Amino acid sequence: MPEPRFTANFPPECVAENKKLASKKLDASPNPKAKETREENSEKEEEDREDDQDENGLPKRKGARKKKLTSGRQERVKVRRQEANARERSRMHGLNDALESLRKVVPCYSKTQKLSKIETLRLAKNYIWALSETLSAGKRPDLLAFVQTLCKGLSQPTTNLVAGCLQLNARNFLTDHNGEASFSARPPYDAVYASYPGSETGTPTGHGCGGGTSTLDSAKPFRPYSYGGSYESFYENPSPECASPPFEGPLSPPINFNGIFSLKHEDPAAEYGKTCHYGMRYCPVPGRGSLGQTSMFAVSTDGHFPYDLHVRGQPYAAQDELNAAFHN
DNA sequence: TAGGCCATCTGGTCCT
DNA sequence: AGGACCAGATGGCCTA
Repeated sequence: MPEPRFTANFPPECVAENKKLASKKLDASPNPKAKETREENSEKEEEDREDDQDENGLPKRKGARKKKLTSGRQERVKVRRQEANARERSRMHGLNDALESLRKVVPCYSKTQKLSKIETLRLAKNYIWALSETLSAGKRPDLLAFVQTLCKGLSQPTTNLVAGCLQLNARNFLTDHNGEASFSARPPYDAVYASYPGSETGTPTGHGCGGGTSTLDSAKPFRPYSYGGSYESFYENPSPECASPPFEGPLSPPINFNGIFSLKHEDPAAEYGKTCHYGMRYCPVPGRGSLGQTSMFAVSTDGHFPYDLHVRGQPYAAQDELNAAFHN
C-alpha cells in the first residue's frame, strides 16, 4: 500500500503566479549553473542526435533514437518543468508551514528568533521525550532535568536560548570537589518560585548533556536523572561531540498508545489515552485557572515542583508555567 | 570572510 | 503521462 502523498491543490491562480515567477527565474535564474545545465542538456541532446550517425549518415546505434524535439514539444517540456518547479515550491512551502506549526508548539517559540529547521526537529523530539518521561514517572519532574532533556543534542545557541527561556545560565552550575555538579546560587526560577521548597535544587538530579560546549553541558556529568529504561542508559553515554551530536535515542517514546501519548502503566485511566491527548497544552489564556476545558494543568502549592498535571482529573506533575515561560 | 541556513532549480525514481 | 517525493547543486543572506 503506497503511502498517501501530499496532493498539491494550490489554486490555478497560484500556479499561474508560480509560472510567472518560475519563468522569470528561469530566465534570470539566480543559479547560473542551473541555466548552464539546461543549456548543456539541450546541447547534449543535439549531440546525441548527431552521434547517431556515422560519416555516411547511417545510424550508428540501434534502438530507439531520441525523438527530435520540435519547437512545440520543447515548449511543452519547458512548461512542464515550470509547473513542476511551482509544485515543488508549493510542496516545500507546505513543509515549511508544517515546520512553523511545530515551532509554535515546542518550547521557546519566537517570531523574531526562529529556530532553524533541524533545531526545531531536535527540540521537538526532546520535548516529546521530556513530556513522556514526566508522564510515565507520574511525579513532579525536576525542572533542571527537564530543561536538560530539552537541550539534548541541540546546538549551543539553541541550548542557550532554551536555557534563557527559564533564565538559566552557566552560573547556576558549578562543579564541586567530587566532580559532582552543584549550584553556586539559587537559580532564578527559584527566586521566582521561592515559595516552593522543592525548587531548591541543591542536589541536582540532572544528567550530563552529552555536549560539553553548551551552557548546561558545561557542568560535569550530573547524577543521572531517573528517566528510567533505555532513555537513561542512553543519556549516560554522552556523545563526544557537543555542538550538535546525532542524538539518536530509542526509536519511540517510552509511552505511546495508538500513536497518541498515553500512560505506560496498567491503569484503567490509561484508557483515556485512546481518545485523550496527553501533553502540554498551549492555552492562549495565560491565567492559571482558565486553561479551558482541555487543560491538564493546575498549580500545585505543596511541593518542590510548582506545577501539577491533570489528566482527566488525575494529578500529574507538570509545568504549566514552565510552558508559559517558554512561550512568552 | 567563512560557515550556517535557506530557497530554488533540477533530474531521477516511484507510483497512479 | 503526470504528480509526488527526494537528494544534489547552487547562490543569496546573515552572523560571528
